[in-house]
Amino acid sequence: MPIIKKTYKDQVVGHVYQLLLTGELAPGDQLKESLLAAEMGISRAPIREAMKELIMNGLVDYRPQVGNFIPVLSPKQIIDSYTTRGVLEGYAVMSTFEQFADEEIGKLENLTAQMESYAKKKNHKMVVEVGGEFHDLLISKNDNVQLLEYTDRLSLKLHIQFCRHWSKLYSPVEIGQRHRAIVESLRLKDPTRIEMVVREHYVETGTKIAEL
Amino acid sequence: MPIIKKTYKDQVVGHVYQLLLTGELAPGDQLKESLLAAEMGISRAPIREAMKELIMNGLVDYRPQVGNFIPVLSPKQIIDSYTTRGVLEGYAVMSTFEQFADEEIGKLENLTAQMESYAKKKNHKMVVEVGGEFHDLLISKNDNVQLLEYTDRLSLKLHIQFCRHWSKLYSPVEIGQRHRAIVESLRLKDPTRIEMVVREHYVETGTKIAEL
DNA sequence: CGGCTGGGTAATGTCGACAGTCGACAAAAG
DNA sequence: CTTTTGTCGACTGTCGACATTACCCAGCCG
Repeated sequence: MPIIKKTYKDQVVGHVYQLLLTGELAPGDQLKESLLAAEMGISRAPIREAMKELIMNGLVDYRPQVGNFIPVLSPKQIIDSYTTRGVLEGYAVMSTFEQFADEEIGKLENLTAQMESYAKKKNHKMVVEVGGEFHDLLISKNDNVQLLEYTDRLSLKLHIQFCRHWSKLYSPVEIGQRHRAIVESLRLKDPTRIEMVVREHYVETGTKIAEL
Repeated sequence: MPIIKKTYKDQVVGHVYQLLLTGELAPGDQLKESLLAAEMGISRAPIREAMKELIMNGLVDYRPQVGNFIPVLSPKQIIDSYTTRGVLEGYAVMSTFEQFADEEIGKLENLTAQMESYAKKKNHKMVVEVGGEFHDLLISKNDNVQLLEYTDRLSLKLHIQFCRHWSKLYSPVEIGQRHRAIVESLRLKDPTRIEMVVREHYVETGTKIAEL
C-alpha cells in the first residue's frame, strides 16, 4: 500500500483499495471508468492507468471490450492461489533457514502466542496484524527479488479478497497449532520439513477459505 | 504469443515482441510512446495500454515520469528469476508425477535425444523448439491456474531476454544430461527427487546465463 | 410460445492536444 | 575551476471528445 500519492493514478489505486477493504466493492462488481472518474473529479485516462496496475496485482479482472470486475474466485482458484503462495514462501523460508537466530525463533513463538491470545478474545484485527508480522519476519531473510514480487502480489491479492471473512476463519487452537509447527520445524533446522510445513500451512488455509 | 489481434493494443504488443525477438530493441533501450505511435500510425493511447501489459509480463521496466525501458537484468536478477521458475515448475511436475504414463516418459526421452542431435548440429532454433515441447509436456498435467500464470510469465520473460544468447549456451552433453536426469526421476516416481531435479535444472541454467 | 433479429444504450477503445516533470546542458556566481 | 542555478527539449501524464463494441430488450417470425 503506497503512502506517497504523486500522480492521479496512484490516488486512484489507493481509492480502490479503500473501496475494496471497506467492502463497498464486492466480488463481481464492475469498476466503471466514467463513474470512478466522476467520483474523483478527474478524467478516465488515469483511471485506466490505475486499472492496469490493479489487474497486474490480481485485484481486478479485465474482460476486453467489457470492463473491469472485482474477481469472483472459485474454490479451485482459491486453493490454487494459496497453494502457489505456499510453494513460493515455503521455498523462501527453507532457503534461508540457517539465518534464523534462536532469538528470532523465540520472537516467532512469541508472536504465535499473541495471535492465540487475540484469537481467544475475538480481536480479529489484531490477529491479522500480528499474523502479518509473523509472516514478514519469516520471509524477511530472503532477497530473491523475483520471488518476492510474486509473494507480495499474492499476499496482497488474498488479503484483499478475504479480509471480509477473517472473522469466520480463525479458531485459536488451529492458529496456535499451525504456526507452532512452522516455528518447531525452524528450530529443528530441517530444511525439507520446513518447506513442507509452510507449504501445508497455506494449503490448509486455502482449503478452509474455499469451503465457506 | 497471441495470434488474434483484435485491438490495436494487441497489435502493439505483438509488434514489440517482434522488435525484441529480432534484436532491434536491446536491453536498456527506451520505448518511446510517440515514436511507436508514429511507427504504427496510431495514437499514444493504445501504446500505453500495451506498455502496461508488457510491464505486467516483466518484458518492460517502467520508471515513473521517465519512460519504459527494456530491462537490463543483473546476474543476481537472472539467477533469481530462474530459481523462482525452478521452484514453481519443480512443484508443478512433482505434484502431477503420477499422471505420467510410461509412453509419455518415453516421449520425453525421445525429445531429449532430438535436442542432443540438434545441438550437435548447432541448429539452435530447433533445440529451443524441441526444448519448448519437452517443457510443455512436462507441466501439461498441472492445472493450477495461479501457478501457470506465473510460470508462463517467467517463461516468456526469460525467453525474450535471452533468445539472443542461446547459441552460446548449449553444449550437447549438458543438454542430454540435464534433461535425462529429469526423465529418470520421473521414471523412478520419486516426488522429492523430481522436484529437486527440476529445480536444480533451472538454477543451473540461470547460473550459466548469468555468467556471460 | 420460443428463438431470432435489430436497434438503442452504456460501457470500453481511440484520438489529438495540452500540461507537468525529468535530465542535460549552459551560463553565472563563488 | 567548481558549484549552483536557469533554461530548454523531450518525454510522460492528463484531458475531453469521438468511435466502436457488447449487452439488453422489444418486436417479429416460425
